[in-house]
Amino acid sequence: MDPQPGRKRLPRKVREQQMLDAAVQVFSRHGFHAASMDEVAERAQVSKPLLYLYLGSKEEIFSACIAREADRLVNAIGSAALNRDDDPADRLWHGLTAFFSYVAEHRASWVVLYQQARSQSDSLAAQVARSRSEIIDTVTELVRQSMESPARGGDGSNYAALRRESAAVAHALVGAADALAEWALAVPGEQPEATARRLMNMMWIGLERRAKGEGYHAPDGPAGTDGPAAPRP
Amino acid sequence: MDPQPGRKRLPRKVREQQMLDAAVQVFSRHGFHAASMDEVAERAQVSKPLLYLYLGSKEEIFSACIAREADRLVNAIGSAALNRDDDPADRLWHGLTAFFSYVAEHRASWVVLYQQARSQSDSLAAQVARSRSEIIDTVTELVRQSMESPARGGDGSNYAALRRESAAVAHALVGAADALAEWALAVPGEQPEATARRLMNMMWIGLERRAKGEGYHAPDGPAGTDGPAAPRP
Amino acid sequence: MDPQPGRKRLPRKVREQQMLDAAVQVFSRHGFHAASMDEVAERAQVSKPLLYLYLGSKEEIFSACIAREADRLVNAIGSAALNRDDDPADRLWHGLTAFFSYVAEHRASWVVLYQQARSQSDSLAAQVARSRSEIIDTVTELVRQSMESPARGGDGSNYAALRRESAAVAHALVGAADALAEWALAVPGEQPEATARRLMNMMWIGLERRAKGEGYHAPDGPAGTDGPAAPRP
Amino acid sequence: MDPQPGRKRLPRKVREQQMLDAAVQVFSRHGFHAASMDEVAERAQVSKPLLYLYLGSKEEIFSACIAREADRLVNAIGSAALNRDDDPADRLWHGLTAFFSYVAEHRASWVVLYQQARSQSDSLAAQVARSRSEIIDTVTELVRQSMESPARGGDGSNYAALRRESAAVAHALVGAADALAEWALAVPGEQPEATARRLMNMMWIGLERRAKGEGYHAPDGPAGTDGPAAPRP
DNA sequence: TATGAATGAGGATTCATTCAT
DNA sequence: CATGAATGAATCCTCATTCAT
Repeated sequence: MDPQPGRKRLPRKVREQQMLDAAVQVFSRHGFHAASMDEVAERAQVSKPLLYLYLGSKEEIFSACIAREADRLVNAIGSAALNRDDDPADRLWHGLTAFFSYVAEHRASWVVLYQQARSQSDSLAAQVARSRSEIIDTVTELVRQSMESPARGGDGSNYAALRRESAAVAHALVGAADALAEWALAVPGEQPEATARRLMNMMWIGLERRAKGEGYHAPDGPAGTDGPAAPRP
Repeated sequence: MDPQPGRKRLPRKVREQQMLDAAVQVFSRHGFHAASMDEVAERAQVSKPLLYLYLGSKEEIFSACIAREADRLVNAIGSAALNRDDDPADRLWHGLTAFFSYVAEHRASWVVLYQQARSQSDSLAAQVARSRSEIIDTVTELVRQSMESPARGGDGSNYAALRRESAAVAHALVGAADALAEWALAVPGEQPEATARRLMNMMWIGLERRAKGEGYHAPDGPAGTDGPAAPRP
Repeated sequence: MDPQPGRKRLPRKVREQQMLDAAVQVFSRHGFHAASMDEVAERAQVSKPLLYLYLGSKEEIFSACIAREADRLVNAIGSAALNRDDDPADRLWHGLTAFFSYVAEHRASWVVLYQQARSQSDSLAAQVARSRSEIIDTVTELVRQSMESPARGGDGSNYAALRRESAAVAHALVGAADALAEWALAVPGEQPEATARRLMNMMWIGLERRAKGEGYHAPDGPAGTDGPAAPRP
Repeated sequence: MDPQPGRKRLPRKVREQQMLDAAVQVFSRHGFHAASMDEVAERAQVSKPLLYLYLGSKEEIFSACIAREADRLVNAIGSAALNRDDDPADRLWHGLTAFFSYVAEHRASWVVLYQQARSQSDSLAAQVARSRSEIIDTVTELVRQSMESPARGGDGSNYAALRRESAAVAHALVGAADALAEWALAVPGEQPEATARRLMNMMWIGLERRAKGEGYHAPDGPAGTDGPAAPRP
């Protein structure tokens, strides 16, 4: 019934996913430039012409990988963080847990996004930066809500500074999460929830206290220059 | 006074530095694979054979770049953080300030170290990882000292957990610093000291509080699983 | 009938032989180092990438040439010399005839084996040396049989010397054949059989006489030092 | 008294010989193409510009090597073979002895002449061929004298055949000598005189008998076709 | 649909060779 | 006299990409 003893005829969509799966593996291992289309085709069990026919050029394939993986990551985090109750802290905690779980389960996907895509040509880096922005924007909003505590409310005079500060915090938080994700991959027995809790303990408390006006007091001058830190006792 | 526009004869050491300068620029812009030796040679105002004669293969040149830049970065941070007074907080603050200053002034150097070197072949990534380890180890030690506060002193039963926690914090801190450095480069008027203070405010306070036993309480269960966080009130 | 002058699609095996043919020509003309892959590709009417795809590196291609040509030469000689009657003289004569015929018809093949391959890097020289050994071993055996004539039979005391002598004779014989082959190529009208007969006349008779104990008597001392030559009359 | 601590100032002639010595070593080891001028300069303890100043291009240097070494070889053989008594056999014996001694003592020189020079570009091969001709011509003459024995004298009808036969014999003899020289280098304890005697025993006797009209009788037909061999008994 | 066959373009590397001191 | 500094030109090789079937 199968006249050709060769490979099965699969519907296009299935083949495309096979190819992208293979491409993510290869790109995560070697990076964009060092990856070879031969290896992608071989791992996808497909001939090279088919690869080009379905997905276009190497850069387009890489781009498609980025798009699919970034989507998956954003969805995983978003569905955990957005559709929950209102407490910013808990939303962040759910988001982080989702993130660390995702990285643990989809290592290659995250490597492509975090390590490979950011060091490539501008157009590719921009694409991954856009996905990253979605996440950072969400976090920024969470942080801002948390920093608008009553203790600071009267400080309307400095709204721009607040925006800047929350953006900085969000970037730092995401950067810390990335680094922790990488660290966690190398630590045996480290559970995603535990990693998330580490980060919460580390940063969220700081944010809460800082929302109350406390802050680090630099030795050479008052810390208040860039924000309303209380003077050293 | 310079009758011939032809290249001047320069001593070897000078030319080598020119070449490395050019290589850092090119590698930072394109990454290892996409960088072409032609561009490096052109930017160094030198012929390709001289490049190979003095510095060896492309990989060796990249490696030499990493070594030189990592040295500079480690020195910049180390001399600021290590030879100071004893307060861990202040040492960290000085280190961070030095780091953000360095990144602001040596953008390409940092890009090579942070973005390019980590996504290359194992041998190169390992080299940059070693330099990075030096920094992380120092930070880990600072963090550990800070977490060994009297309030926690009796907890000798959990020394391994303390080590792991301080490592996690150090990784997170360095990751946050990297992300903040990148963010700061895009924010006009952001001074290195201000960025450093942001990070100190964000994390150090959290550490101090955590040292006293406080912690984030996850909604699904007690946070104490991975550390002695106080139960929610 | 061939509307497009573009290259035809040929099966891999055919192309590989085309390539080897071209490579033998080019290597025989210029030697390994001076030969350029561009010329090989052009002569094979093939692009360079195909060359590398099918046959590997320059050294591998050279090696494949050696292997193929050595095989052909050894077969040509072997099938003539080995499967015949028992008389060593006649077997040698058939082998020589086959050899000179082969050289006359496959000039390039022999040049590669005899002139080019022996002056290259060790690994390549070793390869051709192995093929050459096969031939020399066969000849050595023929010579040894011929030298073990009854007239010498009692001389069992000097078996090692006999082995050495027959090896020397075989080397000399093959060297003489090589030189004669080159000479014959430049002499118009010289037939392979004639060349073979010249060599037989020259050496075989000498061997037969020597087997009977005769030998050249050096003016400065007895020739018997390295063999049982009869004293001068 | 030697103001410069650097190398001594040597007269030009001495330096040139140093350079040629080095070049012969390097060329003999790697062949013309694979040899690098850097290695020659280094081994000669001279800077590259001096090399070019004194001896010209790489090809000129190789040519100078060939010329000098061929001269030495021809002289060594010629002075042994030519200025002696009249017996052709003894003159040949002295020539062979000189040749094998030369090869044993000047290995590199002979390798350049025999293996390297013959496989290079036409102009170089031609140069070495000229030197070789000198030797072969001498040998041809010796052989011809020996073949003109009285037993054959009446055969004036075939003078051209005699010339051709003696040339063939000379080529074979020199080829055999080359091959034996190489073989002898690999045999421990083989003395030049012994090697020469082997070759004399092998070939000269054959020549003498052949001069008397004897010859090998090919199985497929009379051997006399190319020369006056006696019919088989 | 699917692929074996084929290639244009470009990259790293090395060499013989020559200035300028 | 002697050399460190410097390069034009070529070579091997690989890769993304496309025909022709």
